[in-house]
Amino acid sequence: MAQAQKITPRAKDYSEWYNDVIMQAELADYSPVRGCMVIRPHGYRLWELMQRALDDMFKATGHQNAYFPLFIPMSFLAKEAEHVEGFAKEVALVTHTRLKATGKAGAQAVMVDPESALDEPLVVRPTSETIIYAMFAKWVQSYRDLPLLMNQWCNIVRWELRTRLFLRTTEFLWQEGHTAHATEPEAEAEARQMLGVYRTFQEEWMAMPVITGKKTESEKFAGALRTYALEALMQDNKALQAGTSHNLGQNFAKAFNVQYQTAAGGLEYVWNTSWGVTTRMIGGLVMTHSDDNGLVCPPKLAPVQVAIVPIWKSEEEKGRVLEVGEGVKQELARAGVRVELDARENLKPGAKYFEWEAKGVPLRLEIGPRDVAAGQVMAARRTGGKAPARLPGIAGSVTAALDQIQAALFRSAKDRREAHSIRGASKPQFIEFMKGPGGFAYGGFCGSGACEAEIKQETAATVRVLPDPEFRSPDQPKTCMWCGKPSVAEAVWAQAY
RNA sequence: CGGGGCGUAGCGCAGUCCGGUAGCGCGUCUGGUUUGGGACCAGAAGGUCCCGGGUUCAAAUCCCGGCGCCCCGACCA
Repeated sequence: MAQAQKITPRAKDYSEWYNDVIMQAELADYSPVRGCMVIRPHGYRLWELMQRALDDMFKATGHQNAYFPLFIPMSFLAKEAEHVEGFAKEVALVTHTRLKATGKAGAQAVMVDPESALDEPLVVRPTSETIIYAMFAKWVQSYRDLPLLMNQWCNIVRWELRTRLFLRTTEFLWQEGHTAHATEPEAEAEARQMLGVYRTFQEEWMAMPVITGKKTESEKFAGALRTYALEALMQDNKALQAGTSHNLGQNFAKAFNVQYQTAAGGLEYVWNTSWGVTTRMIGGLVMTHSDDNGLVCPPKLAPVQVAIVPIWKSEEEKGRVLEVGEGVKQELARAGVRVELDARENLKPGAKYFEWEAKGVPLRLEIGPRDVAAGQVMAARRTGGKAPARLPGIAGSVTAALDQIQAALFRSAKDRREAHSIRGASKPQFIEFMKGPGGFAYGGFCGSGACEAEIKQETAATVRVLPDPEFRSPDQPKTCMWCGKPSVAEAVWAQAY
């Protein structure tokens, strides 16, 4: 019996399962370059759909796209003290501009031309605050130029010691928003607004429940005044930071001299924000919904939403079945559904089912001679369940099913998260929870970095966020879950990616 | 950067201990028969056994030295 590669079950080895799901869904592949992956067409289509939804939301909130250089003069990075310290350990540098032929064979055929050394090395952007604010300084003159609301879609390089497909790679794709405002409250409102945009996207498109909130001092972005983040709980009960939004204050404005003339004629530094989400979200999507049969993709982002699998025995049946299949395909396409008719002749229907399941297709329509005779198709949901659907009005029942699947995925992910969240635990209970099943632990926090470090040391858990009001427990803790001193804020703790 | 595992056909692996013509399954190609949950028969193609040295009549196998990948930890989106 022909058997495609099996996916390692989650219960056996979660990491292997994650890799298997990605490889068999053909989202990505390992590349010859250490720490770098190739995003394959199916994975890139998913990213494109994510981009489109997010970009529409950025535009709707007044942002414009632009593109800034990949290379940043090393001295730029040095201009903001905290920032450079945060990235110093993981930047790639361009130091030379030429190779030269040696006349030797093989790997020795070329060498770096020592004559081509740059006077000042260029940093391959690990993030673009410095180069963007250097430009903002040029563009901002008066309060009439503000706010300046920009975004860029690009790649980023951070030299990571240990990499994982989508979750942490040396090069990755992201979007970075950068804005300049006249006042601190405006910048704060922007940072909060974009956090909300991300939340909407992740909940409504990715069907991934998130907790929003503020990062502690130790977890905030290097160079920011405040960092806000979204945290999701994966199926192994580890937290994934799914996006960040920073109020940068005037730190970069001062470093790059981004000033404006006020209506009253004074000169002030602008207030900046930056915010970003990355291809890491694809890893989050995989680990939120997928199962031991492969990828489960929320319909709104599924590269293929419906796969039609025709079934026939004779040539005559094949003709009838394909004709109906083609008709259904056209009707669904007209209704805006991303649909594939799988008419391959070298695979039996069962093999096609497995393939589309591994690729995360939410809905499969099976059309055989019996269905054609009955004027129906069999609709099988990726999340389970198979039922006939009448051919007349098929587009309506398909889109309704996709909507139901989308909603059900969010609901079950949220239920799972809540089932793995604890509130009001004592210190021993907290330790037991983190060493055992793990998940989100809500508890009082004294605000001290020492407490945070001790907890990390003993349990590997960190403060993911100090949650926003809508995510806080009904009964706010009075004391620090760890040291017993008065609590300054409720915190959500978890082991994290 | 430490610990563990691994590197043999496109993919998954056996062979390595104990040196002796490089194999199996899947996939691929050709032809035929098939098709309601991973089809079958017949034929065929496909290999620097990770790389470099060494030992030997002879190395995938033994010795020395590299490189790479995956997993776990430390550091980070």
